[in-house]
Amino acid sequence: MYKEWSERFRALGDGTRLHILGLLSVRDACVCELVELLPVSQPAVSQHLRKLKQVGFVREYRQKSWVFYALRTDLPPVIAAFLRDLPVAESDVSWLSTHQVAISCAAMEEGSSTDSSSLLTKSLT
Amino acid sequence: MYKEWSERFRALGDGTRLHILGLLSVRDACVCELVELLPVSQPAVSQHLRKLKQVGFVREYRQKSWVFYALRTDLPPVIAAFLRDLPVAESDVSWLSTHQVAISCAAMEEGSSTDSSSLLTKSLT
DNA sequence: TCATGATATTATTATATCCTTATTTCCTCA
DNA sequence: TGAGGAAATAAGGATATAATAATATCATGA
Repeated sequence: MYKEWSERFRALGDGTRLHILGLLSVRDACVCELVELLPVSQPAVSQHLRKLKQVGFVREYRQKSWVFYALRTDLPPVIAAFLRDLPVAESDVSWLSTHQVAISCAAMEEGSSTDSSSLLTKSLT
Repeated sequence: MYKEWSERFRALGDGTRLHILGLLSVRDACVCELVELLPVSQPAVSQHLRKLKQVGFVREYRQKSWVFYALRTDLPPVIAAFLRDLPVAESDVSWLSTHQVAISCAAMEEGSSTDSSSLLTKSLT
C-alpha cells in the first residue's frame, strides 16, 4: 500500500538528487551540464538520473549529441508543489542562465535562430 | 542546502514509517498499539518512531504507563498535505476505532467518564 | 562505416539502513 | 521502595545505497 510512495520519497531522500531536481526546475539540462554543476562523477550523475526516471520524476530526450533531462509535467501534486518551492542556489541559476554550453552548441550546430529558449519549453511527450 | 529536506524525505522513504504516519493520522496511539498493528518487533517500532521524531514529524507524550505518539501540528505544509491524503487500510481504521486497548485501559484505570475521546484531541505543547 | 564524444553500465568499496534478540531504562503503583 | 510492565537502547547481521574507476554502448558526422 505504501510501497510506491516510499520509493518516491527514497528518490527524494538524497541531497544530490534534490540538487538535480532543483537545477531541472530552472531549465532542462544535459548530463554533461549537470556533471559540471554537481560535485560528483559522471557515472554518479547518470545513476541518480536513472533513479529519478524510475520513479517518474524526470524524462529524457535526445538533442543532437546530448541527452537532456527534464522534469515531468505529470508529477503527483504533492511532489510538484514541493519542487515549485525548492530553492536553487543563485550561483546555479546564473550558471544555467549564462554559461549554457550545450544549448549554445546545439543552437549553433543546427544553425537555428538565436532564440535558444525553444529548447527550454519542450513539452512532455 | 538540501540536507534538511533530504533527511525528511529519507524518513518518509520507508513503508513501515509511512504505515505509522497513516495510523497516527487516524488518532494518537501508544507504542504497544503500533506494535500490534505493524508486522515488525517492538524495538523496530521504537526505532522508527525515534527517526520520525528526529525529523519533527511526531511528538510523544506519556499517559499513565504508556507513551503515546501523535502527529505534530507544525509540519511543513508539503508534508502536512501529503499526510492528509495518505490512505489508511480500512482494517487499521476499524481496529483503531474499536479495539482501542490502551485507551480503554487508561480510561478504566483512572475511573474517568466514558468519554475516552479526550485522549484523541491532545494539542501540541 | 569508422572515429569521436556523450552517456550508461559494471565492478567494487564504504557506509547506511532495517531487522532481530538481548538488555537496560523508566514509570507507575502497591 | 521495589516489582512489573512499557519502551528505549545496544549489539549484530543481512541488505541497500552511493560513491569511484574502468569499461561498454550509442548516436553523430566525416
